[in-house]
Amino acid sequence: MSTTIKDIAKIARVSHTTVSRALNDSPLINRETKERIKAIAQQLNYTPNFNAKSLVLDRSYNVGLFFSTLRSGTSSTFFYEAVKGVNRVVHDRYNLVVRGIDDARDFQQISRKSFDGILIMSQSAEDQAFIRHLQDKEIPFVVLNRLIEQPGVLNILADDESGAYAVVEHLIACGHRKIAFIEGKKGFQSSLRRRSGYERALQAHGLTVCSDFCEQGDYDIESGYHAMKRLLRLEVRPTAVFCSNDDMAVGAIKACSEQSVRVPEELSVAGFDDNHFSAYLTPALTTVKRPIETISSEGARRLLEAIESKRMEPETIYVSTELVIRDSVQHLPQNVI
Amino acid sequence: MSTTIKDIAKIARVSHTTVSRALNDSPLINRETKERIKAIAQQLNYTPNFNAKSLVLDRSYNVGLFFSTLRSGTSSTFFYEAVKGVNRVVHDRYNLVVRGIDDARDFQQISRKSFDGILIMSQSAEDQAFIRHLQDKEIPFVVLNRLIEQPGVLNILADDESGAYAVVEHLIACGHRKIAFIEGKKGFQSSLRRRSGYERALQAHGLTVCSDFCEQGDYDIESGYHAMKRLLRLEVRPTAVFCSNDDMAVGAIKACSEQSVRVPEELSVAGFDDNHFSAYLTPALTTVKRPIETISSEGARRLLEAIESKRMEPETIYVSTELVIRDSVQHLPQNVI
DNA sequence: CTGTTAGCGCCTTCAG
DNA sequence: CTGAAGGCGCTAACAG
Repeated sequence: MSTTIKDIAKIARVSHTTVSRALNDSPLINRETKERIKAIAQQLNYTPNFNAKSLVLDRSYNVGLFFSTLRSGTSSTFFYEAVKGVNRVVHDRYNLVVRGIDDARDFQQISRKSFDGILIMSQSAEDQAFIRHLQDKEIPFVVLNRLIEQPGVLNILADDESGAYAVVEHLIACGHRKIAFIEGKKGFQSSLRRRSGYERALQAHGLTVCSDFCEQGDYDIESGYHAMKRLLRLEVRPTAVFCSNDDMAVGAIKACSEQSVRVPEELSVAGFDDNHFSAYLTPALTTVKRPIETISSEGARRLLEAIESKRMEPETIYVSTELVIRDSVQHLPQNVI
Repeated sequence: MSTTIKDIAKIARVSHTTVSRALNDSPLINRETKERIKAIAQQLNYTPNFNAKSLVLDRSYNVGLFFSTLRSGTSSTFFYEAVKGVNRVVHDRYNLVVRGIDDARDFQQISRKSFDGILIMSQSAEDQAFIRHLQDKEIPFVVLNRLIEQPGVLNILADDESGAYAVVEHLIACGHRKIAFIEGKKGFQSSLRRRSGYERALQAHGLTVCSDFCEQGDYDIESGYHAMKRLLRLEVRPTAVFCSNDDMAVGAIKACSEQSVRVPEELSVAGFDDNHFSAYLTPALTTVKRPIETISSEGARRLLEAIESKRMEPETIYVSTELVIRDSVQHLPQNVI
């Protein structure tokens, strides 16, 4: 059996309450006895039983990081950055529990008792039921990555739309007029926002959105590959393609190279996210940097604040994206325009 | 206040003991009262307090997945696959808590009470202190990915060495004799094993290991890039390079393309891991498939088994790797040999 | 400053 | 089959 405060109490010849106070640095205790007790605890290799603490303090020391899904549509870079960002903040103070919302058989399990707070890395509106559950249970939470319409929630996300707008505008500035689009996963809000950035940019420059040029993808490499293959079969081909994430851009470029379509000489390709590897592709990918790690750690920071102060400041925070110009987009030669 | 078994007891006009039995499907209870109680619980939206359960049952419902580090040397693909693999098994039954060993300020915190079991995704011998701690505390654990010399531990890993041997042999079979090597992160055991596979393959075919051809990397893309740049400055260049992981191969290929060295025509490049994106690079990467997800889920499965049966079968299990031949390695033309 | 007492929510003897 | 009593390890009043 592991040692408890009572064991320590016996040896120190005090009550277990005193031990508790000593170990928790209570002000209601004599410095000397405190140090004496701490020494004994150390020597006995004492570890507090967090379950007991949890029970009485009504805190679980668990912080959840829930993704819409852990199966598909979540790129590994995205996932890794998110966990890293949260972990940096949460650290030793809490257990970081990672899970996919779609494999929680029963939300009932997750309660105020089991999580002190939760970060939702939300991708789609399907998470709504889960969010409602957290509200019902009054579990402190913050929603990352997806805009939540309802008021009263702390919401941190990248400005997907203006990021997309910026790349597409860049494409246009490079002389492109036939610009295709490969969309993200159906139902994911980021897909919609990026699409709308694409469309708005075209329209702002007097270009029309052509449905032939819009292909559905799902954020996976494969889907970018297949979407691009379809685009390459078109009678009139686009001169540039905006892919809704870097993974799909990788697939798209692959499809090009298989058909000996040179990127960027014959076809420009842009992505979104600025994955770690994107600078190292050939050609290096022009893309939009989306600071997932920043979003995550900022979300974590605020969540912990809320947990500790017991109140949450609802707010919607946009973290800005940034156009990263590299080599996969080229100026159209004059004569082609 | 959330509802407890006592609340249910009052309404059902039974003792809380009976409620407990009903909710836990104890055999010592009448079917009808059981169903009646369950209905009431349902209706009251009852959620068990896991902290209380934990306290009395001496189980935390936490399973840890600890990486040597969450900072560098852990590729995002590797990380994602590992978490996915474990999550698939652990699921709802336990909380999956993810952490880096190097940011556990104090191992004391992690005890039998706080974790029912732990998976160590171990990269380097520096984890040894942590492993010893788990043994001291008698926490069930399994070590993934790195060979543990001491007996008595359940150890699941890929056969890095024979995987490396296989690619290098493939390089040799393609006529290459000047084969360079980019090593993984210093101190990581996988680095050493892959190196030794490389060296053994050369020796087995009468080739000598040349230190000029061995560059240190650290598993990051950048390091592959810089290592390759150094190799390209050599008087006599290699005709093939084996990179200790796919990420570094990406960097290496980038360095080549920057210097207009064509891969694979002028230089063959092979990787290790078979990352998700490797098939979609141009050229598609020849590499070695290392089944991280399988290792992880198998590890998780066995860990849960051990937790539930309260005994661990120590064993060392090698999961085999597999050579994946794609386009980044080419036969040397006869006249060049 | 310290000790006594009570109780967090649950499970487990032990009697009936 | 059901209930009463006790306790898991810890913190929080409340007295002294």
